[in-house]
Amino acid sequence: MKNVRTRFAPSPTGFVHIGSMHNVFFAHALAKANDGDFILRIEDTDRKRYVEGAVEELYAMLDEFGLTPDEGPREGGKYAPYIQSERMKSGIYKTAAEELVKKGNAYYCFLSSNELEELKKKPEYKNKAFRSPHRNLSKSEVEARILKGEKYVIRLKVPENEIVAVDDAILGHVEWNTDDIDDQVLIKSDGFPTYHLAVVIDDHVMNISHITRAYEWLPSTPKQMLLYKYLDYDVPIFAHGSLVLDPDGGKLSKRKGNVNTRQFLVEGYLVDAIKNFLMLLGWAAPIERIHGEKEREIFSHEEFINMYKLEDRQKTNAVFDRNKLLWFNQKYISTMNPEELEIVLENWLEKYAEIENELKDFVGRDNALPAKLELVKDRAKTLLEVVEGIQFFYKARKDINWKIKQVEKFAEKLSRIGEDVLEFHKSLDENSKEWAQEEWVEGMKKIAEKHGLKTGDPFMVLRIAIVGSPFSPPLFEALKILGKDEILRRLQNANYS
RNA sequence: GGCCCUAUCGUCUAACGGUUAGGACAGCAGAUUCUCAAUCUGUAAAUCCGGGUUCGAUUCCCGGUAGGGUCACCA
Repeated sequence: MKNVRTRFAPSPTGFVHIGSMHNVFFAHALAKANDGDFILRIEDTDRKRYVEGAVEELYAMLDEFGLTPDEGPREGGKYAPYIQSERMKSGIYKTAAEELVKKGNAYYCFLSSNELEELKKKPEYKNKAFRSPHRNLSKSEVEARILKGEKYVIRLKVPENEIVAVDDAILGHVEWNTDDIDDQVLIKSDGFPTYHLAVVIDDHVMNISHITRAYEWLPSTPKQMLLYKYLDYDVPIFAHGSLVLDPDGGKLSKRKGNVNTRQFLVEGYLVDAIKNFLMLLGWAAPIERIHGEKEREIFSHEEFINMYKLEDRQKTNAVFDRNKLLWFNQKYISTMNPEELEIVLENWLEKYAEIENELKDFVGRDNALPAKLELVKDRAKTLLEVVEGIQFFYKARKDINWKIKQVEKFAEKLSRIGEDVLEFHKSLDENSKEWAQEEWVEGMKKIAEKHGLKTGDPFMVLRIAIVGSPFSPPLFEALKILGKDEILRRLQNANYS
């Protein structure tokens, strides 16, 4: 079998859409599952859309997700350059287009964009494949116009009433009638090739074996099939993967929530969790299933690569369910041991976290972090929640709000309960690490009885005084870590009003 | 609107002609608990509709419907 070579060919628009990430992830897996190569090629033939730093961002995300290319603008390779605007300098696209003109499969079109617009408004152009009036200009007229310096594009000369087909590795056999296909522009008036021409030539030259892309590209496939035929290239294997849809319908888009891969990292999602979530969108692990038995859904990147086959891809588009992503994230956080989580967390603080610098420093410099992480790792859904869960260790809240429903039933007794709680903690051993939970619970229960409260009530007063919130990790463990001095300080400073 | 793709619980999916249509997320209920969670247990929930083919269709074929993609000198 031919070497498997897949590629990711994005245009440098500045950020990596999570939908692209979904696609790249599969493209990379296909190569790696077959001992092949994964190539990055930048499609920047539209100069208007180029964004500074876009390639760096692409690499940042690819590296973070373990999808580092084997060949690309950074790593080089035998088919360099890997940036289309640089490839263009050799004139390969223009030469190929002119060749097509010579063979009668393409033609010069001198329509200005205004003329084109006017033309397309006419009823006879409505719902019909575009055919330029210049399609059959005589050779001498073409030469004369070019000589006069008229601007032109080169268009594909789509034949009449022929069937073009692709045997897609995921979708199967799909065919079109050429009467429905536009005379696509191949070379723009600025001399740059369009995507359709460039992608066919580059994929051919770079020996790409599988064109894996999202399903939105399917309609452009017949134009490219025609090019393969006229350019006399072997057709690679096409595989159009399902799309990731927004819960509200339509493609995932910025308007309806975050789609920037980096932003997911900023929000505290783990790379492994995101990958696990993405791999299960449009693909299911081909594992043996026993009727009624729970199935495994947690897979490592490596397992995924080892199991991945194109034939297991789903044809149906999948909806991006943020809840399930959150579930994966929580699962990954809770499965790590505190030491592993510490490493992940510190990396996050350094590279992605957008939180107060002070808090970042506190957590980053804390060498007793694992014990604290142990308390919150089973309850946090994101790294951000991890930090939020432990931030009270570092800083007492000054503006505690006591007018909340958790304590309103005994609001008038608050300060007296607070005093008792303070006295009780004063009586405990100096070394908080020596405290015994039963003894501590007993003491707190006595305070409840004394004031005619429910057992949980004094705990709540203590919790709010210490944490500043009615929600906290397990209190007793937290207190042991915080230490007696700090506990007493916070209880003394609690302003019960 | 033209062309094309798709169709199993709300969502992600399993089933590759024969299952009480399975699992997971979300939901709901219960257990547990010093809070919020987490956890555990249970529960409800689907083969889009209509025709064929077949002893038998979620599965194959046709039609409808619905959803999606795409119709640039953008990729």
